[in-house]
Amino acid sequence: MQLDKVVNYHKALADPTRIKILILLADGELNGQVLAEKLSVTPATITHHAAKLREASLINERRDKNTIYFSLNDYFIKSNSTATENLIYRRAGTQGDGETMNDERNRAMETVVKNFFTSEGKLKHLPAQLKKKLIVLEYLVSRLDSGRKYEEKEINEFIKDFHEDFATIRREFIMHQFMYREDQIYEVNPREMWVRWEELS
Amino acid sequence: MQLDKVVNYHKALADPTRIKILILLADGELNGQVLAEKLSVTPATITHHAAKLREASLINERRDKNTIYFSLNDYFIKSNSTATENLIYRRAGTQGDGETMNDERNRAMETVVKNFFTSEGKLKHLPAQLKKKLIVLEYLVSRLDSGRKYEEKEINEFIKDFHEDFATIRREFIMHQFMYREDQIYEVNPREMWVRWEELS
DNA sequence: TATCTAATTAGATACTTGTTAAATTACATA
DNA sequence: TATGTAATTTAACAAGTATCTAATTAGATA
Repeated sequence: MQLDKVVNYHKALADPTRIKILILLADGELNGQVLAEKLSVTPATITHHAAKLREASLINERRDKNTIYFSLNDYFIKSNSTATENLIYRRAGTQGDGETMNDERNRAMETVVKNFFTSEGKLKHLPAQLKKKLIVLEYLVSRLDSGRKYEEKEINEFIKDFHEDFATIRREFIMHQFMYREDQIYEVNPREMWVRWEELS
Repeated sequence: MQLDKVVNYHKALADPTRIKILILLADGELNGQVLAEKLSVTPATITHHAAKLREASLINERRDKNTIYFSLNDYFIKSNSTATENLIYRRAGTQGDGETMNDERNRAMETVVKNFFTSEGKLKHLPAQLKKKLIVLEYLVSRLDSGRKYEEKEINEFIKDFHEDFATIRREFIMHQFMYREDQIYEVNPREMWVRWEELS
């Protein structure tokens, strides 16, 4: 049944060690022992996780003499969760494997920024169109440190540099998952949680 | 750290009861007792799962008197895993909440089919361009029963009705996750596992 | 064949998690 | 205030799973 496959797919990705394996494999194929060493676990543990990743069609295996090399199943990863895909691929080198996408992003970003920001870098107003609004929000939030925690006051000050209506924009940050709030403390969400305009319509 | 959030997101979706909750909520908001009744679990179980879904920002809650109504957090779902999103939304009524997307799909599908199939319904050749190839493959595989198991011979016969090179096309079915093979038995994958052309570039 | 290496299996342990029954809390209303 | 309803919390249990050690298998090579 269909439900099981979806659940199993998410189960496969619901473990930190397995995600780390995928991240490592994004740089190229590796064998079990090397993976074990890099992750500070035993080879038996790698075998265990490899089985789960294989069942979910997330990796391939290639045997050369005694050694089995694991690699990502690109086809599958690409067809699923952009979230995870981004986490995995973003770290892999700086060479442009996603050039076309990034070109499109950059062009759209430039255009929107040119139209909605003044030459002094102030935001004229939030675009009404959702796609453009998301671009503006992404542009703004990219200027925050992704590691640290902010107090609400700090976020307000940051936004006020661009526009006076900090309350609305702060709310949009949360609503579109650019930021995360807990006990009045704000934090930038990982990029793969951002609502991205490319995915709308 | 970023890794935890991704893992937690997948953990939230790695349970059949929680997926069923999301599927039910796709039809509209529901309160805890109704969910419990529909899923044959106790209210306590719903509370437990609701907490996990809330932590992953997958649902919202609204209180009206004593009753708490749960609903999908559309923003978040849309920004993540098309896989899960499709599973959840496909069942929700037949009213067109995703009309624009479907229109685009249908138009692209029609165009490609018109160009690559003869008037007798034979496939001229597999498109070289990936996007178009995926459309052709999707068109073909849609004509298979999604529930049943096929022997390799049956798949070959099915494909031969469209094109003589069944081996290549059968391999493409597997490679792009339209089908799944185990012990020479073939099965159509759930749609959310298909590599979909909309997601490329 | 004997030996070496990489991977897997089997069994054990500790931790996590899905579920329930029972008690408790939060609201609303008669 | 007393009663009723919906949700939550708590404690317990069963099932699942991540990890390890030790033993075993598969394959290559001297």
